[in-house]
Amino acid sequence: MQPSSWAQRAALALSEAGYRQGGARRAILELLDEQECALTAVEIQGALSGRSREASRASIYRVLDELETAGMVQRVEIGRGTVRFEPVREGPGHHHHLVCERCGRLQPFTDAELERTISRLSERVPLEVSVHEIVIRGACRVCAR
Amino acid sequence: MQPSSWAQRAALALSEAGYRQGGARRAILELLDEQECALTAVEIQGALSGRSREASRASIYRVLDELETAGMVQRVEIGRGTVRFEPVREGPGHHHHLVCERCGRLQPFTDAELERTISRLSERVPLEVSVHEIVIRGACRVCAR
DNA sequence: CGCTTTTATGAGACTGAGTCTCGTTTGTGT
DNA sequence: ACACAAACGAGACTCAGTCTCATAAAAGCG
Repeated sequence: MQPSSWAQRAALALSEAGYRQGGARRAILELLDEQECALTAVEIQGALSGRSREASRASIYRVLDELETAGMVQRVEIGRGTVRFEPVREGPGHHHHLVCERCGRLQPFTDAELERTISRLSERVPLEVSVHEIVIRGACRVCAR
Repeated sequence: MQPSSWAQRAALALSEAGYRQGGARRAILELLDEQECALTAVEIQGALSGRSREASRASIYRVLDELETAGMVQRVEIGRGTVRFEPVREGPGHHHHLVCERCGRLQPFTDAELERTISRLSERVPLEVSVHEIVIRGACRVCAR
C-alpha cells in the first residue's frame, strides 16, 4: 500500500531512520499534516495544547529536527528571529513565500517561470543546491491600501 | 559634491532624517562601509571592540534600525535565528546569498536571469514588492567534497 | 567660547525562542 | 510479561534582541 498522506510518509521515513513511535511524535505529525503553510514551534505547541495530546517544547524541537534531517520538513525564515517549519510536499505542494513587512502576514505562492529560472541557476552556482526558498517582502494588498 | 561612499550617503540620509552625528554611529557606518557581505549585530560589536571606537549593543541595534528605515541597510535572514545586516548598494553591489548548510558559510552571488525573472514576477504577485532576497541553501564546494 | 537644550550613548535589567540535561515513562522485540 | 533502549517532559540554561534610564555629547545660540 502506498502511503497516501504526508503524515504517513513522514512516519515511515522516521521509522526507517530507526526512530520509534511515541505519542508526542504522532501528535506533531498529525498537526503538521493539516497545515497548508509554515508554523513556528510556539504555534505548534499552542495548537497541540488545545487538543488531546500535548507535547513539551523539547519534544517539538526534537521531532522537527528529525523531520528536517529526513527531508520531510523545511525551515522557513521569514524574519523577526523566529523560525517557521512546514511539511515538504512534492509537486503541487511546493511553494514560496510572500511576507508583508507591515502586518507580517505570510502568503504562499507558486510560479513556474521562477522554478525554471532557479533550476537553471542551480547549475551555474558554486553550491550543490539542496533546497531553495524564495522570500519576497513588500506591502500586501490590505496594507498597501 | 556628490557623496561618493556608502558611509557618506548613509550619514547624509540619517542627518536628513533629523538624527545627530555621534561617535558610535560614525564608527558603525565606517565599519559597515568596509563590508562586502552581511554581518550580525554581534559580529559588528566584536569588530568594533577591536578598534578605536566601541559601541554598545543598544547603539548598534538602534543605528541598524535607523539605517534600515532609511533604506540604507537591509536585513538578511539566513537562518539559525540570527539576523544579518548589510549595506544596500545600487547596481553593482546588489546580490543574493548562497548558504552552506554544513559549514554555515555565506557567499554572495548575482545572476542577471534571476533578476529579470524576479522583476517580471513582481508584477504577477499580490504584493507591492519593496525588496527581494533570495537565499539558496546547499552544500558548498568545500563541504560537498 | 561658555551655556542650554536636546539627542545619542551605554550599562544592565529583561524577554523569549531555542537548547540541554537528566530522571521518568513508554515502545518494542523476545 | 520482561527487559532495555528510546521517547518524553520539566525546568535550568543560553543568547540574540529589547527596553529603560541615567549620563555624555552634539548643535544651536548668545
